[in-house]
Amino acid sequence: MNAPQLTRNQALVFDVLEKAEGPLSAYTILDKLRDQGFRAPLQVYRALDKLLEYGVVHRLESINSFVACAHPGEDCHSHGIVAFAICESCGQVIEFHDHEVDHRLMGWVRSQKFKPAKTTIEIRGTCEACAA
Amino acid sequence: MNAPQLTRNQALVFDVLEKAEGPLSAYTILDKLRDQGFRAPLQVYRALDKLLEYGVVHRLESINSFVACAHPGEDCHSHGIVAFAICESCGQVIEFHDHEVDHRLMGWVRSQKFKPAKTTIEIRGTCEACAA
DNA sequence: ATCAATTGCGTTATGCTATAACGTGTGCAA
DNA sequence: TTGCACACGTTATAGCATAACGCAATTGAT
Repeated sequence: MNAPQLTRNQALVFDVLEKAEGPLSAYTILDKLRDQGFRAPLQVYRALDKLLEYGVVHRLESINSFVACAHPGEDCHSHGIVAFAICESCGQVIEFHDHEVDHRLMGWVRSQKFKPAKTTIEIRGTCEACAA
Repeated sequence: MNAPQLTRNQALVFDVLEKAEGPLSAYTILDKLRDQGFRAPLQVYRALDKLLEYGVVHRLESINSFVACAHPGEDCHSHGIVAFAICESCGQVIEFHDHEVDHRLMGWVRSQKFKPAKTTIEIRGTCEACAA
């Protein structure tokens, strides 16, 4: 799925995420868009749903937050599984694709006759800058 | 970390999780323990914190739920990274350990000078029984 | 023995995350 | 023009998690 023209709300939400240093919660996004007329969580969640569908935004399950995809222009859905390293100190996120990891995990699920729909890999810890 | 003698609340929560067919949310656990005197979410969350620390319970980040470790007696923390396949239809969870996946992921984070603390791998999809 | 520190527990209140359900307007195709 | 799909706005509610207070029991050092 490639991203079609974004609607106003979708563009606003995406813009906030792109300009952010790290992942943001839906409610943080809402607060940043109050001046643009946003009033309710659903306005954010609906936009996020679409952006996730288009593959231009990722959801970080372990911290209930959202981040713009690190590969602008490409469709992240085509990269296979995405892994994230999330710094618990500064919030920075590093994105990562590894076909060998995909292969092992998908081999395993196939052996279990399990049909995968959506896979999450999130590594929380401390980034180089914060390790000092 | 091995599990010391559990307190009454911890034992009650663990018991509910062990007897459950699949993962449970904290509030579902609370409801199941009302007859035993549980009244507030914190009673559950505090017990869960300890059970997670002892490695006898896992938290499934992507569905905000908790499940008893599939390897009774062992300390799951010693197995390295744990991956879960979660059936979105019936809720069943399959637990999985793979050193090759560990190795790839840990190799990558090291190359980024990232210091991992806690890693989550969760595959949501459909199990064999539900695929029919 | 006594004191301090730790740990678990109970309670009330609150905050954060996410969705249900309703109605409106717009564009487009049959 | 009618019907459908989609985005949007609003109110309300559901679901997940923790803050902050105080009490009781345990432990271990002095």
